[in-house]
Amino acid sequence: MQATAAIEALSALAQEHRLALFRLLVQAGERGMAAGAIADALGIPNSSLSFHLAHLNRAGLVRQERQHRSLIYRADFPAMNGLVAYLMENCCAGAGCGTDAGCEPAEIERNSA
Amino acid sequence: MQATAAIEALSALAQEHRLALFRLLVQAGERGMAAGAIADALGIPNSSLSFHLAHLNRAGLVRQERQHRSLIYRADFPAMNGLVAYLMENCCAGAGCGTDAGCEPAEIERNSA
DNA sequence: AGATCAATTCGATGATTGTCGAAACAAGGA
DNA sequence: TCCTTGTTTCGACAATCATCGAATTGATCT
Repeated sequence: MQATAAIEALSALAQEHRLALFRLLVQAGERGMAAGAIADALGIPNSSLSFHLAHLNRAGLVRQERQHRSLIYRADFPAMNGLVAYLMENCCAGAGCGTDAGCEPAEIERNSA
Repeated sequence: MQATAAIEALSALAQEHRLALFRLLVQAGERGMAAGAIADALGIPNSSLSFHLAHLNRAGLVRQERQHRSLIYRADFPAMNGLVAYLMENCCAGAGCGTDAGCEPAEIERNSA
């Protein structure tokens, strides 16, 4: 990961609504959520949400996939793990710190609910 | 960790100079670095650096300690680990993701160089 | 006390960001 | 084709942020 990509990702997360949004997608896991459902859950107008989704998408933290009329958004776990790895690079002057633990979404059945 | 604290920490890291600064301190580990040495390493004016250090300090990501005439700054690893834990809370709908790996600074002798 | 060094605060400026209604766009259904 | 639904883009405004020289504070030595 490069510095500019890390800054993009961090500034994407450094905002009340986007942070809540990302954590919502983390908890939704592989199932993901439609844009409308997210706006509903967070209680913000569609246009505002769209702005934030685009921000997270541009930063590479979420992926989108069309499903019928809805756009399903999912957290991008590899990107998140890469960000954490970048932050902790050469942690503690090379002393073996367990910073390489990742988070892989449990392959839950998609489109189940 | 609370949402506001997480946002403080993330927005503190979401800036070119502060990100480089934090990573510098992560790599310095328990030894830490004096403000002047940091300004030197990053090549930014003292007043600008002080602004950024205060930002990271306010966010709880660094700690400062006076040593003779200098102020030594160190990365706060527990705070960083707490932030990552918050981001990945309830990851993947509770499926066991290894997100609790922390980074503990190896107790290197202080003031060695 | 006076001198010196390290670091922070002040102040003004230019740039970026978040918000949200209205309008536009995309994809299906009748 | 017309209509409906889900989502994004546009536009304008207020608010926040980064920068850096100059002045200030705090600590140490003689």
